[in-house]
Amino acid sequence: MYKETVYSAFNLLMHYPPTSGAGQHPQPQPPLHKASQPPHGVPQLSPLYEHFSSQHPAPAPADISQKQAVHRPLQTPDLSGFYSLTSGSMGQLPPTVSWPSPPLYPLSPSCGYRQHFPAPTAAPGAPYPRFTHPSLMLGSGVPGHPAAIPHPAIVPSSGKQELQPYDRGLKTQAESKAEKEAKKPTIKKPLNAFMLYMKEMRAKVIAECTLKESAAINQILGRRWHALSREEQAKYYELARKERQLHMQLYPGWSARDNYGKKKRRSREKHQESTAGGKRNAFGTYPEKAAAPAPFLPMTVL
DNA sequence: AATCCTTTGAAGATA
DNA sequence: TATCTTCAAAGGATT
Repeated sequence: MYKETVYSAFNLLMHYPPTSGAGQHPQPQPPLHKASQPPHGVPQLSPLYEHFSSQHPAPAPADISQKQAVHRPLQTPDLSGFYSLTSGSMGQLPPTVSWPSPPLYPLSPSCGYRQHFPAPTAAPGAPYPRFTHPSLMLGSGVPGHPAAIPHPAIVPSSGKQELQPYDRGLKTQAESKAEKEAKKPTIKKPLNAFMLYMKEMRAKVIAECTLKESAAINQILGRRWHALSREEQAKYYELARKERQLHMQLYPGWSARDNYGKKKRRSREKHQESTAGGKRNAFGTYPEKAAAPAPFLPMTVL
């Protein structure tokens, strides 16, 4: 029963053709998964995923149209123009533009600052690193089912907002409600294309660059992301689209609003100060911050 | 222990 | 509608 539910959710999602409409899907659509070895760097879906999508025929499209009537239409970027992926921060820049600033973390050439990233040099025939994002694998659970393996988007509440014992007697109805809310497991946002890419490539970057600090690794990954061809990026956008669809199926009532403002920021004023001048540039960084000189460290340190 | 740092993209909030 | 803000992951650094 549980399995069937999970499988059908997978099946449902995996067989939906991209919704029609301009700017919703890169054209031509790259084949998402093939039985034979994909080239290095191409995400691969789990065998279970492939198995169940082959076992179960595509559902009637009527179901999804109902879903999409409820939810905001998906917004997979149009990849027809390399830098017009979204209407957001990346838009309208020519692909030849150089990076606006040196990284805050000094990077060795092999780790990619202003470098071209060649295909990774794995030995021929070496096993391709499988795409392992857990929510695209069988671990996804069904909320409310006792035997369900929790979907990775669900994390138990930390209970941080729980009242101290001496407060308990004074709890109002609103407080009880807040406590109840706090105890509810948090459903996290589905991962976007870049997050999926990061998850996939992080280990490789750590191995190549012998770095551990996530902020530095993320800088490298951000630059590698820009260095990807649009076809390569399209694979991750497609995976992200499926992530969102799966998330939508598993948590129909969920909205990003549910988690909005839940993470505490140390101080918004400080953040705004550090980003004075306000708007993020096309690279998602803040002009003042980006202009700051990078601290020098000899390459040998890396 | 909690938050920051750093990245991009999606989506909510606000002007 | 355009712009700004928050949050997804990660783990060492900082508070």
